[in-house]
Amino acid sequence: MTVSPPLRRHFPDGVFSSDCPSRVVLDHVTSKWGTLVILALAEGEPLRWSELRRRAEGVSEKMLAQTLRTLEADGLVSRHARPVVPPHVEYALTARGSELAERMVPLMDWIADHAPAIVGDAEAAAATR
Amino acid sequence: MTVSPPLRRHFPDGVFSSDCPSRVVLDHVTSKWGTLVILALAEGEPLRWSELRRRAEGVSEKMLAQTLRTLEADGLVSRHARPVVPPHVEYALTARGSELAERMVPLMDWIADHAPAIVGDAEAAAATR
DNA sequence: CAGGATCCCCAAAGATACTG
DNA sequence: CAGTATCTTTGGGGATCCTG
Repeated sequence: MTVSPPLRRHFPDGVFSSDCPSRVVLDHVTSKWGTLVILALAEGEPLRWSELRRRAEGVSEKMLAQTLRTLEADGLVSRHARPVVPPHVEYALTARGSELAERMVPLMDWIADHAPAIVGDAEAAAATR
Repeated sequence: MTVSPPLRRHFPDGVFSSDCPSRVVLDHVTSKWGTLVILALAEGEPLRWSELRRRAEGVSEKMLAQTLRTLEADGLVSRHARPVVPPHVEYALTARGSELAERMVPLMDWIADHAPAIVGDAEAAAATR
């Protein structure tokens, strides 16, 4: 297998520095539930709270709320509440969030494709130990 | 708001399912230090333990060791120890790891570009509250 | 229905010291 | 230099109850 051209993308050292803003954003975006929420919304359709809860299987109400608030504060997700009863709230990606999602989808795609092989290897390694 | 080309990538539901292998890999790869290690190695050059420690600013010895072991078990990072004294150990991406890194670099690039604006927004939102 | 407020806890992270 | 071993700490996250 040919390893495509040497990556050689040099990040400004800042990315690795502990007080760089990237660290904060990176943490939000790569948080366990943040990733799943963004990916769920990446399909295009706005989703309601309860739909998101089902989609990100295993998320608690607290963590979903927390995740959504963080992503909203970061301007990645928009919240649209319609003043009806019972309440109807929809979440969607903002333009900025969509840009991010575009770069996240190929990653997730690759992971979904290779995950079985990867965990297989990990288990084999564990058995040898 | 026009959402750039309809993303519309539908993941097999499995990705969102709590017992899908993807979840495990996703957690390893998006872990705080896992991301930084992969990105550091994505520049192409193999790196030594101490170089990685400096690169991923703030990482403890314990977490670096743990992260490297996990990534190695996943077949994403290779470890090459030369039997000299003092010890000389180099870490590099495997072919599989490089494929992954290729998909991670654009994401990190985007984050590095937009992080300042994003945390700016978040702070503004916090102030308004 | 869509959350907010609380209490609680344990796995995971950090710090420190030691060693092949 | 490149780790392991051990101890301590913390905050992420779960469970539960409540309300607009």
